[in-house]
Amino acid sequence: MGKNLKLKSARAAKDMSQKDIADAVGVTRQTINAIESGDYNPTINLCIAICKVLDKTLNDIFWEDDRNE
Amino acid sequence: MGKNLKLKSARAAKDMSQKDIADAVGVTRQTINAIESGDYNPTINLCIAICKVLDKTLNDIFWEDDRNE
DNA sequence: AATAAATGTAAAATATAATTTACACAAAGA
DNA sequence: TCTTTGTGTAAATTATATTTTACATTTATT
Repeated sequence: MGKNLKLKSARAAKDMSQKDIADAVGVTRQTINAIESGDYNPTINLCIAICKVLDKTLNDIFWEDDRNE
Repeated sequence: MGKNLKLKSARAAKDMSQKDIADAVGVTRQTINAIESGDYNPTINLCIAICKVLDKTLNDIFWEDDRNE
């Protein structure tokens, strides 16, 4: 399973920590970390919430990258 | 929660039944039905699998529509 | 070097996605 | 009419997403 570097870089572009995102979408820091780490299968609503916070779309963050395995 | 009519119509365009999709992505018919009905929060991997079967992207099927509540 | 902030990870508990089984109804064909 | 296919829904169970608590490491700052 590959890391989600798109998420990581989109977060960096907003200068937000994992905890910042977690608080913004109402989950724990560990959940955001796990998603970035790649060993995870989050729910679509959480993905959408994350995208909104980062001003990105689902395709931007979660499409294609997750499919190399 | 609104119904996912994009999924329903994309499925119709492929002339596939709920069970066809379910079998193709390895879930039960009830899961596909629940997603179309809207009272559901599927995992991203399932969403991606469904999109692949329908030759659509995440944005096509799961973006924006789910956000009108 | 000391303190704090950000990150990586793990185990046990909780919430919920997904399965299984089941029943009902409408439409289409034999 | 009878059977089949597709759909809508529900209750109980199972699988897994997410939380909680916790500890270690890195990086930046004082």
